[in-house]
Amino acid sequence: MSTPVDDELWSAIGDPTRRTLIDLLLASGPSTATSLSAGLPLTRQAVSKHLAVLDRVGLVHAEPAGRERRYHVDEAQLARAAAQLASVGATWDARLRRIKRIAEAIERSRNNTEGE
Amino acid sequence: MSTPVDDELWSAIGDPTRRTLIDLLLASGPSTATSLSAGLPLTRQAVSKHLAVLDRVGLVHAEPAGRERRYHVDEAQLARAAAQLASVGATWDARLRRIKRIAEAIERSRNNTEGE
DNA sequence: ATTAATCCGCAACTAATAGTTGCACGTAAG
DNA sequence: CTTACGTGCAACTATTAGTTGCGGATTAAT
Repeated sequence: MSTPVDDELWSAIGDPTRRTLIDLLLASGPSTATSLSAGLPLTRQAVSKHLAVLDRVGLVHAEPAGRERRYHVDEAQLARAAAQLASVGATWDARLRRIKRIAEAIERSRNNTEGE
Repeated sequence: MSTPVDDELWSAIGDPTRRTLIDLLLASGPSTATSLSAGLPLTRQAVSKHLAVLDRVGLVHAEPAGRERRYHVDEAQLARAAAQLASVGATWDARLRRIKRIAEAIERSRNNTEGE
């Protein structure tokens, strides 16, 4: 009955900071935790933890390059996440429409009864 | 540059428990914290706190009825939330498409240079 | 009307998680 | 070799989800 949603994925993208990180990675391409933290009111370690969360659900991947760890977005996974967002929104919309339809039906039957 | 999203609204619907509460309210119509908690592995107070959060961002409203407080979904606000979900998903999709387009352009120019 | 049963909000406590600082290790460059 | 940079790991703090335990208010029962 409830929308079929991957809760781990949701809580990953539910965090505003992590959405910002995804945005930054999409805008700037593969980046390190250090360079990402430079433009944010966060320490490198905080960014690193968020990237670890995103990595764990597969939204980003780390590529070791020398002494750096360069993170990049997994496009397929992000597309999947976007699809889930759309799906939840669509489910709610459908429910709202159904409720509205039922409410209108009740309204109609009430008017009929009044008319008798 | 970042997607224009109401962070409070997002963190409200980012929580799995709160999404479940919204689903239940949509399915069962206006309900009290007590009746909602009956079908969940949560105490009434926990449900009450979540409802307070949802109330604060305007996704639900409480209607005092005798000794009860009956909560119902604000349909307009939920529709707005659904739209934001869709919007973020669409933004990511657009970015992914743009990246893919650029990648292909680079690929093409590389092939051209090779051909010289 | 008095008593009992609900439904609720408020406050104190606990558990989990975001964020911080500090340190030690590996890699790159002088 | 030494200096500097990027990283991970561990300990600490702060905020938040969840619990329990009250006391107040409304409905129902005797």
